[in-house]
Amino acid sequence: MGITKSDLFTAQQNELAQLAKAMGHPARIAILQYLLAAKSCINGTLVHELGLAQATISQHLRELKEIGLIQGTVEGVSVSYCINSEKWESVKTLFNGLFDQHVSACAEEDCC
Amino acid sequence: MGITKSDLFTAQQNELAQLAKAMGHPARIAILQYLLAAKSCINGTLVHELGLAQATISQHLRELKEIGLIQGTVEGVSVSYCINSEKWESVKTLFNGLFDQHVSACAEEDCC
DNA sequence: GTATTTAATTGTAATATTACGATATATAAT
DNA sequence: ATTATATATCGTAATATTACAATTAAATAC
Repeated sequence: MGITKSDLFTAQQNELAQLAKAMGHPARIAILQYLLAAKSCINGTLVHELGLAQATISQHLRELKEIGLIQGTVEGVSVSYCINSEKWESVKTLFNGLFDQHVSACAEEDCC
Repeated sequence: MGITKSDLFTAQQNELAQLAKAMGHPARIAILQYLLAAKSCINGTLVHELGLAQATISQHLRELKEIGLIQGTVEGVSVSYCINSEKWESVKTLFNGLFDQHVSACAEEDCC
């Protein structure tokens, strides 16, 4: 079907999944890393860096913007994108909440 | 096209993206949380917990297993799944490597 | 004004994902 | 051997994603 049954899950599970999904493409990881390093940049630069078509990158940027990970402001003819710091911190917290649920059990002998 | 141009990106970017993608579905988040809490469980239990069809859950479990986040061992008629601790730690490290690249810049006035 | 530049949008083809019924497999119980 | 139980796999329909060419929009330069 290709359609996710979001109503079966908690809001937190859906949010985590959506964020993970947004990060689930190497181009979007590359964009995030670029913005993390550069603090701000323009789409045109990314086109040359990534090797994807302009339309494709614009599409990826929109996805990251829609979920709130990045934000862009028009600056003359170009657009300046940057990480949304507040969101970034909350995402980090959310993911670490998941990661840290792991109490390295399996100390017992009956571990799989 | 629906096909990702992995060859344009670094191995690390592709790995991060693939892991994020694997976590990019609420059912798989729910499965991970369940395993993190229970330390081990069986597929049948998850079916009742999640409300998805057995075949669908088996499919999600396979995805998580293929990327290495979980592992399963046959135990009689059922299969006991659990988190792959080693992988889990490395994934945590990998994600935090990305998260921590954010030096909350934007202290300057010319921030977007 | 017209031209130029940058980025978003539209349309579309190829491929991937999600979900489930049906079936197959594999172990355990009788 | 037959039956019951638990999972995996197959086949398939509906939908989503990825990518790009073509076009549009919007700001600046001339």
